[in-house]
Amino acid sequence: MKYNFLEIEKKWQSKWRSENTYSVSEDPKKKKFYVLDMFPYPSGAGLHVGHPLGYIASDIYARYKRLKGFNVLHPMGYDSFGLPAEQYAIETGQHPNITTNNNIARYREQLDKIGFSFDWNREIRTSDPLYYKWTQWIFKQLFSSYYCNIDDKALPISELITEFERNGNGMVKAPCDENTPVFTAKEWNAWDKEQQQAMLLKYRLAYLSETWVNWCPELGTVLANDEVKDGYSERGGFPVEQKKMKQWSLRITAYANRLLQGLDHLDWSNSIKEMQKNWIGKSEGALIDFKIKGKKDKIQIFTTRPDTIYGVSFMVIAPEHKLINKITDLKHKDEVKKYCKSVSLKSERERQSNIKNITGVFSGAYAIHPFTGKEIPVWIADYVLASYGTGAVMAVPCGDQRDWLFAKKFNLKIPNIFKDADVSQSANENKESIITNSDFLTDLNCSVAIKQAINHIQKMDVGKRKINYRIRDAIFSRQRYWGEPFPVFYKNGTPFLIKENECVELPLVDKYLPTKKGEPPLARARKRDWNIFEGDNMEYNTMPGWAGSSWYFLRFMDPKNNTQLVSKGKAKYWGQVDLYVGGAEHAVGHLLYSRFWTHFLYDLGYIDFEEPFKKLINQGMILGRSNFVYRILNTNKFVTFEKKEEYKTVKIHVDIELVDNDILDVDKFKNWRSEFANAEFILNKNNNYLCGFEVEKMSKSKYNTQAPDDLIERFGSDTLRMYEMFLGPLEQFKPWDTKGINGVHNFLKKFWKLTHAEDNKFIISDEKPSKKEYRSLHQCIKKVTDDLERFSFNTVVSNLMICLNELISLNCNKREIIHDFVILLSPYAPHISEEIWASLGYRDSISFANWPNFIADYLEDNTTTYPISFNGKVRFTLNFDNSKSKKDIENTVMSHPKTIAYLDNKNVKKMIIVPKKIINIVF
RNA sequence: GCCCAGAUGGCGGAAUUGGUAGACGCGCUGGAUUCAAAAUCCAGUUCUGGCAACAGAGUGUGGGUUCGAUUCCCACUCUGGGCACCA
Repeated sequence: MKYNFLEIEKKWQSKWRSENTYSVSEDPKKKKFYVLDMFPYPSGAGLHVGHPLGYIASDIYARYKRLKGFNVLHPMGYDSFGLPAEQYAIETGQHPNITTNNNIARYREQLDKIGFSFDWNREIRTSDPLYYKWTQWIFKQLFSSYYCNIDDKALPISELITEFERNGNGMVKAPCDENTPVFTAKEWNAWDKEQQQAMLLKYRLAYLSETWVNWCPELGTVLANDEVKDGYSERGGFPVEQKKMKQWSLRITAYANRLLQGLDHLDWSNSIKEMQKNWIGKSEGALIDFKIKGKKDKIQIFTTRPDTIYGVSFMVIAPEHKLINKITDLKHKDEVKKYCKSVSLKSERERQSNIKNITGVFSGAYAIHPFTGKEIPVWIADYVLASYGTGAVMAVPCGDQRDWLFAKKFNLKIPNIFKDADVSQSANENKESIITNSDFLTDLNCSVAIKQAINHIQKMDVGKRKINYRIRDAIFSRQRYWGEPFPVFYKNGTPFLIKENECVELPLVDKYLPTKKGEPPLARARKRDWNIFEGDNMEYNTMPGWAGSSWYFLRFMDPKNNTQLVSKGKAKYWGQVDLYVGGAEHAVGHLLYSRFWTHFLYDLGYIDFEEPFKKLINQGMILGRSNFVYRILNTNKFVTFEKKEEYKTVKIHVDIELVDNDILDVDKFKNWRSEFANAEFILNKNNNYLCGFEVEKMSKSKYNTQAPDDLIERFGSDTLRMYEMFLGPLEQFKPWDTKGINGVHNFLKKFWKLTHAEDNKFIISDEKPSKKEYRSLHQCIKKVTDDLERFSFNTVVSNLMICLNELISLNCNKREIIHDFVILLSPYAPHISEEIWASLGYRDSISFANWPNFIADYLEDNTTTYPISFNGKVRFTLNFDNSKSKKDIENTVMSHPKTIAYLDNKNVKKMIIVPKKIINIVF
C-alpha cells in the first residue's frame, strides 16, 4: 500500500493538459463566475512558497464554483514589462524579450506542478504586441476624449470641438489645465491647426504637461522619490537635480469623485478602501481671497474651516508660491530669497521628516482680512505645500496645531474664538466647539458656522465653496525601453495619433541606455528600425508598468480578438471579476488605476460595468523562519542557543536546509562553506547544537527561502496546496514553517489507506452507510461549504481531517460516503481526488462532479448535552431530551446531587435555561 | 501625529449570532510494533497544586455592561501595515 503522489500528480496534470479540461467558453445556459489572480511579473528568481499562496486559494475557490455548476473563468498570464529585465539587458546586451521568455517558461513549469485549473489557452503577456496594441488603443481613446462635468462622464473630443466652433469655451464645464484661457468661437475659428491642437491638449484625458522630475544626469534617467537619498541617487550615489520635463499625464483627477463614491459598493477590505479614500483625499471647504495691502494681487487660500475666519492672525504661503517675488518688500527680500533657496535644497524627504524644526520667514507684506479689514502679516514657511490646495493658508493658531506651533515660535498673536476653550497650551481642534468673538458666527457650533461662513463669503464675493482633492494626475511617461511604446508621433512639436488600427512596436536599439543628450533609449532607434514612422519623430517615452495591468482582466475574456479590445458580447457575459486575489501592496497603485480605466471604458460604452473587481481578498505575506548559529567572537567555535549568553557571540544566518527542528546537522554545516570546515561546537546537554530562530521576510540572503519544487518532490503538490491553506487565515501574515507539513501529508496518506488494500488495490464497500457515517459526512459537507462561502480556507482542512478521522475510526470505506467526501476534498487536493474518482468508476474529471447537498436530517439530534454552570462557571454536564420542558429540566437539575453539593444550601436567585445551549444557576 | 488591522498553550491556529476557551495540526512525553531505525498505531499534553477525584488561575493590561465576555463598551500597552507638515 503506497500513496504514490508523484506518479498520480504527473498523470493527472498531463491528462488535464491533453484533454483541455479547464478551457472554458461562454455558455448562456450556465451562470458565470470569474476568479482572477493578480498576474505575476516573471522574475528571474522563480517562485518561492509565498508566491502561490493566493493562487492556491483562488484555484480552490474556482474548483468549488465549478462543482457548484458555475461556468468558471480562471485565467493566468504575465505582467511581462518591467525594470529587472531592462536592467539585465543594459548589463548583458541581451534583448529583454529573451530574458522574459526564459523566465516565463520557468514560471509556467513551476505553476504547472502545483495543479492549477487555469485555462491556459487564454494566457496573455503585456509585452506581446498583440496585447499592447490594445493598451495603445486605450491610450488613443484617452487622448481622443475629455471629461464633461455636466454629463459627469468622458465624451469624444469631437463634441468639444463642435462646442468651441459654436460658442468658444465659456460654457464648457470640463477639467482642464490651470492656465487655460477663456476664448470665443471667433477666436477659435481664427486659430491655425496647431494652435487648436494645443488648446485641445489642455482638455484631453491624456495630455502633455511640464512636470518636475528627479533627474540624474550621470545615469541619464529620471528617478522615483525613494531612489533619491539626500540629493544623490541611491544607485551609484550621483547628484540628482530637479528638471522640468514634458511628459504624458492622465487626467485621473476628473474621476476623483466617482472613484471615491464607487468604493461604497465594493466588497473589499476596509483598510484598502480607507487607503484609496485617503489617496483621493476629498475635503470640502472654501476658497477665500485675501487682498494684499498696497498691491493689486490677491492671495487665494483653501480652508476646510471657514468658520474660524475670525481667528486668523497671520497667513502662510509656500516657499514656491508664485506671488512671493511680487509681495515681498525690499527690506525682507534678501532674507526671503535665502530662505526659499535653503528650502529648495532640502530633499522632499528631509522637508517632510523635520516636523519639530519649525522654520519660516516674514515677507514684509500684509494681507487684509476680508471681513474685519484688519492687516495680517504674510509669512513664508515650508510646512505649507505648494502642491496641495492653493499653496497658501489662513493661519488660525487657536484652531490648528501647526499654526499654533508656528505662532509660538515666531511670537505671533493667538486670538481665541472658541467658547470655554483654553488655547494657551495647544490649539483647540475639537469640531464640537461653539464659536465666539466672531461677529455673525458667534454662538454657532462649527458645522452650522461653516455653512454660514461660506454663504457670507459668496455673498461678499470674496470666495466660493470648493471641494478639494489630494489626488494628482498620473504621470504616464517613462524614460525606459522595456515598456509599451506610445501610438504617437510629433510634427512641429505637436503630438498626433497614428492610424486607428496600427500598433507601434518596440524598435530594436543598439543599447538600452539613454542617449548622450539625455533622451530615452527609443531615441537610439533609426528611422528604419520603427515599424511605423510618421512626422518628425516618434514618441521616445514608453508607458509605465501599470499600463498593461490596468485592463488585463478584460482581455482574458477575449484574448485572441484582433479587431476589438474585447467583444461586447463576451464582456457582457463574463462581466466583473467576481473574486480577485492579490497582495495588499497594490492597494492604491494598480487597484486605483484599473478602476479609473474601467470607469473610462464604461463611459465610452465598450463595457457595461463601472467597477472591475467586485470582491477583493488580499493574501498576507508568507514570512520565512530563519535559523541562526552563534559564533564566539574571533574564533571558529559555535555555541548552542542555550549557552550563548555565556559568551560574546556573533549571530550568523544558517541555511534552513542544514537544520531540522532547530537542531543543526553539524556535519552538513561543516561542508556548507569552506570557512566552517574546521568549526568546533559547544553542544547542549543532549549533545545537540540548537539554533536560534527569527521570523522575517523570505529572502535568498537570509537563507530562509523555500521553493515549492523540493516540497512537491517530497510530499506532492496536493500536500503543498493543503498545507499552505492550513497555515492560517489567508489575509494574515504568517511564518512559513515546514514542520507541520507532514500533518497534512499524513492526512492524505490515511485517506489513501482507507480506500486501498495492502497490495494498493482500490477497495470500496457497497454497503449502505450507517447513521453515524452519514452524520459525520453531512457535518463535513455543511462545515466545508459554509467555510468556503466565507473564504475561510484554513478551517476547511481541519474539517476534512475531523471527518476522515471519524470515518477511519468507524472503519468506513463505503461508496456513498467516499463519493461525496472525495468531491469535498477535490478543490484542495485535485490529483488524489481524480485518482480515487476514477477508481470509483467515473470516466469524466471530478472537476465537473456535483457538489454534495447538505441534508439537515442527518444532523438532527433528539438530545442535547447541557453544560451546567454555577454563576457562569461550568461544573458538569447533563444530557436532556430536546422534547423536555424547561420546568422538567429545572427539576432534574435542581435535584441532582452535584447541584445540591455546589449550592451548599445557598439561595438560588435565578436559573437560566437556554434551549440546546446552556444552563446557568445564579446564587 | 492620523487611519486601518491584530494580540488566545511550547508553535501555527479554532471558537460563524454573547453560551462548555484551546477544535485541527505540529512539537513534546509515555507505550505498542521492530534486532534497530524509519514508518505506523495507542494514550497523554493550557498553567499551578494534587497519586487521583478535584480545586484555583487563564484569551496583551486595567476597568465596565451581562446570569454569562476571546466576542460588546471605555481607557491603555505592544506588534504589523498604510498615509503624512494635506490647511
